[in-house]
Amino acid sequence: MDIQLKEVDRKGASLPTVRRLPAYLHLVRSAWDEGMKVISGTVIANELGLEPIQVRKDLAVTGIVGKPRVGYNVLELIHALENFLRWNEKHKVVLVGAGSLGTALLGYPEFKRNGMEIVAAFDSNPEKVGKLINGTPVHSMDAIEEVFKNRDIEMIILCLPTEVAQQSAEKFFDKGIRAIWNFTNVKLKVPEGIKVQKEDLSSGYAVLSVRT
Amino acid sequence: MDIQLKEVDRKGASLPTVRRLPAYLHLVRSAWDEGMKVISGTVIANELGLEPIQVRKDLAVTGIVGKPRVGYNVLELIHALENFLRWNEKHKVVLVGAGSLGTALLGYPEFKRNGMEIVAAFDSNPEKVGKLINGTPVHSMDAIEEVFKNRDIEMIILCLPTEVAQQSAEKFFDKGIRAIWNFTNVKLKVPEGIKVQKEDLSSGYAVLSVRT
DNA sequence: TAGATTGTTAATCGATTAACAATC
DNA sequence: TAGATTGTTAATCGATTAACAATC
Repeated sequence: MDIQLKEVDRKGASLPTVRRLPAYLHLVRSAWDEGMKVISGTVIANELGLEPIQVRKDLAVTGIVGKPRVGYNVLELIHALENFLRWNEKHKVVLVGAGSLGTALLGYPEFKRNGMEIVAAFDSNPEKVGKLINGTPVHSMDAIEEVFKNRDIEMIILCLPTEVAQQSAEKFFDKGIRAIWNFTNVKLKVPEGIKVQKEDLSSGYAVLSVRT
Repeated sequence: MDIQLKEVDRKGASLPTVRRLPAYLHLVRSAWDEGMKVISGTVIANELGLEPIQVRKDLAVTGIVGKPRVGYNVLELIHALENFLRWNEKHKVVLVGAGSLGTALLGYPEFKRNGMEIVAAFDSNPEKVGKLINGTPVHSMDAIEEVFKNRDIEMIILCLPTEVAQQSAEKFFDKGIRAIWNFTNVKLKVPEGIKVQKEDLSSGYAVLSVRT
């Protein structure tokens, strides 16, 4: 297949746009599974409850080029989205804190589909150390050095109690990670060069509480 | 204590503002626990990595009135935030799908602190029915009528596999719920009067993938 | 008092939406 | 061909940031 792509400017895409891309990818993969070869921005918009113009603008950042009157080639669009998100490559990741939320993330199938490879989990609970959770080996925090050796682990997912979040995160600062996905309530202090994405589960609840 | 509040316009607050409020509340509660009686917007901004002017604008929606030179009364601010978010009242909620993510949410302590009372969970797995998960009783889907009887349950939290999400959600449409917190990948079709908040765990990962 | 902080009004910035020519 | 859809350029909308008087 001959994929026609424009140059891709990842920094140029707005944050709201980037956050919508996974939904497009999910939808377009389903369309492919259902045998669709082309899909228009209008159809995507209807399915996701968005405006067609917003869909076109969003998809444009990936470099995809559609055909007037027809829409986008589904397979091309999947590749364009995966490429833009870098989800066509494997990304090694480690999970810190295998409590109930951590365990849930270990078992979340969507991540693996999107290039995320959780190679290990760390937990302070000796009962969990040495076992597998959802197929991922659990290590003690003493094993950080060993686990990171000769592996390019890009990111840690932090699912710890508030009190130990900062001090535990610090143990990974000099291990070559470039990103922390922070599910704790703590605003982490990190060295330059490490990007933190904080998730706040309560914010969605806040929206429902105020807007219902 | 004499709380001075302006009128509160919940619809007038922007969505980004509403989403930041839980972080303020969390921080200000910690400040209270540490014995602080007043806190300035500048301090809050520093702690959360925001601009002071944004903090002041955000907090203003709750009706809180600060003192120039001093800041906000911590206890007043907690009450103002809780009141605005309606988190000073109990909200009965039901969880649908007690898989790993559902289980994690059942055990998430922040929700209870914020007025959420998960009165029951539903699951199709007979092994789970009749048991407690994190203190919450698990019912079969046949028990919906019985569980909702004479109880004002405002919201369902949906943590189901994609394939059964829509059909399962529909069983709750005529039970008086006003909101659905949707953790599935499905864009739900719901009747008017039910507000849906969709969470996409992959969107945070997308931001990290693109902006790192 | 001097100076830090609030809250309001105005300016800027950025994202969404509209308009429309190009095109298959 | 006629008409639906793309992609670009412009207009609008809304959120963030700046400026500053009021004030404790």
